[in-house]
Amino acid sequence: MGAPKQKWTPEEEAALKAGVLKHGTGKWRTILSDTEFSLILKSRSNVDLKDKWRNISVTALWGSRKKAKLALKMTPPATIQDDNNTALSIVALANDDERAKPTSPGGSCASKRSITSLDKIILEAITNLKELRGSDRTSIFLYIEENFKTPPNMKRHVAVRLKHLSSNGTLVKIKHKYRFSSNFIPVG
Amino acid sequence: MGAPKQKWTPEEEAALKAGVLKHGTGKWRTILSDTEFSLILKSRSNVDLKDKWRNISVTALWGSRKKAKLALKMTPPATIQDDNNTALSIVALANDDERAKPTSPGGSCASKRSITSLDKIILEAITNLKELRGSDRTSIFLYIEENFKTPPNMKRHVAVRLKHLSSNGTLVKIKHKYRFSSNFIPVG
DNA sequence: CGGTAGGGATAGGGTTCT
DNA sequence: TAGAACCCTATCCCTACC
Repeated sequence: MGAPKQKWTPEEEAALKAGVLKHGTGKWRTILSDTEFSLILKSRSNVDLKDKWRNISVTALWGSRKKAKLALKMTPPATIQDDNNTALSIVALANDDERAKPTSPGGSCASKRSITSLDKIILEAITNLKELRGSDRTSIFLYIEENFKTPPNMKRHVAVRLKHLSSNGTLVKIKHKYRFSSNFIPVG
Repeated sequence: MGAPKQKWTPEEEAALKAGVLKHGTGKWRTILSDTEFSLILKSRSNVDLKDKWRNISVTALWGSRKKAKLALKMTPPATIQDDNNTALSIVALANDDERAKPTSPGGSCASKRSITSLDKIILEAITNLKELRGSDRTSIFLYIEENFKTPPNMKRHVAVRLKHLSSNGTLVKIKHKYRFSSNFIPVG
């Protein structure tokens, strides 16, 4: 009677990903209004976009929302305070794109939102690199470059964010005995 | 980084309620500045207060803003003209308070506001009782007594307001063939 | 400019369907 | 029975209007 569960097509999914790349996460209404995507996504609401993005994100990182919750519970007290899953997978998005590519490969909308996004990506990188003593700047950058479509001077951005994240206590910086570079470890 | 969603604690909610009781609705900045509440509400803005109060109010009456809107739409033309949600929940407010009670339990700010509140509650009662031909005074009063913490002589107040509401055309009074009591039906 | 009212968007928990 | 799609609503954001 209601809606028979409208499954997302690959085209729609690609449009959503491109939209997030262009406008950032959390700008669902904006993405929907963008003429570049509005046609493809015309049967979706802003809330649909949000929900789908959550599914994509969480799936990419943990396999499912349920597992994600469990994972979060298992993470001791001190953790990153901000929104848990959304942004980071901006990223995972480049992985599987040899199909629909709704134009504008490198979006240019990068204000504050993208910055906190980058923070999340960095956190993800460190997590996924799974190096017991944390990862250094170069490894982190290479991971990001490999998994995301990166804008021009991403390396510098990463450096800046790393400095910021360690000064505000989100990451701790560890100096090594036998190397010049420091490693970064999420607090908690 | 922005708090993902700062949920209201029972203490904060109690402070807000007490603040409204003391200063009235719409005096958000005043409430925030009152040293009696400023500490508890220090992480809230005047706008936050306004939003939370709206939420409390509407929830008490209709369950949610969405339902409130629907209910309003379904009520044909003639309706109550004044402020839609604000005041009334001064009432519902007594429901769950055996915890934090930030002093001044009985504020003395009652005049016109409380009166229109009661009118709304009456309307709600009739609506929720869902009796096809309207409800009589006794049913209405029992409904209110069951769903709100009622002051001493509420029964008389209800009677007075019913008379008023039917004389000003908000309700119509229907005399029944086989009963003495009349029923009241919202106009529209 | 500072404040409030109101519309509307988002975040996240919950629910239903497959 | 897990996971995708969808629902519910507290919270947050934006704009118009003093």
